[in-house]
Amino acid sequence: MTHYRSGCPIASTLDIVGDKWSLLLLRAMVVGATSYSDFLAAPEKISTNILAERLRRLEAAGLIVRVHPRHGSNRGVYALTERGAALLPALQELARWGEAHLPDRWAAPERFYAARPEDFGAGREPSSG
Amino acid sequence: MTHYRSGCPIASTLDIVGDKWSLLLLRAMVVGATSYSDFLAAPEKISTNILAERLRRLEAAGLIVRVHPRHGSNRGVYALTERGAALLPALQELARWGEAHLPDRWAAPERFYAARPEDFGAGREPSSG
DNA sequence: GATTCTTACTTGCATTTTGCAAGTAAGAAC
DNA sequence: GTTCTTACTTGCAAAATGCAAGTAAGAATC
Repeated sequence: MTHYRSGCPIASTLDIVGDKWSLLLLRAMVVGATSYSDFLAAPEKISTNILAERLRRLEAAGLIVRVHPRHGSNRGVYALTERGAALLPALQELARWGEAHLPDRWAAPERFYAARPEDFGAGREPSSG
Repeated sequence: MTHYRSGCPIASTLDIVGDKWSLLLLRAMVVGATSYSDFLAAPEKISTNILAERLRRLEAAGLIVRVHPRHGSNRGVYALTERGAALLPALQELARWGEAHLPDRWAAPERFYAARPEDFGAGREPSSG
């Protein structure tokens, strides 16, 4: 249960994902991260305690799901939910701003801007037919 | 001088405005806040030390400008720069997500979604002719 | 033109969040 | 069955945020 600072939808969204790391974890998932070690490999170097806690929070908030491929396996796999993938447009706008207004930033990969929320969403794989 | 966690444009943008308050201050300006006391009146109740420090940071980052209407006046006026106003699309996406995915949030005012970056920008008032 | 009010802060300290380094537990590889 | 990898937890240090009170200077009031 998150405590909201106000009813404002921006403030409330930030109360969920407005910490120092959550949006970067979602970004990583958009470009393919699925495991704990994938997140650790990101260039920003999140520490392990924060990562574990943040994954729990994002799962509790329904933005990601955790799947253990085989029962009892230590190798977990994380995926975006529809709700989590719906933050993609916000991520894209933040990226666009950074590229346009900050010096010497990397260009986000083409597939990042090309991605759509519908491309993700656990349990809702786009059918090919 | 901000220290960037990485070259990623999302991470870098968040290194500038990804704290608990900056985006809410920009939001307030989009809907008309111009003075220190306007910011304090926002429903999230920022404390005065944080507000003063954040306004300095946003000014240093070139997202807002501080104008003292008459020389030596204590009544300061803040305005979005072009750079600051360029974050509007990101704010709008965050708001959309909150309205769509969180329960019982306020609806942002029409003029918030209708606003365009070009409507703002200190020293660049849209000419009427 | 002195008192009071308002605006815009600063300061000091408590609390919360984040960061770092080390340790652990369990399955997978060899 | 020992070693490696993955996925964490724990303890403590540091940084960010929050709260309450104080301050300084212009603006309004008398």
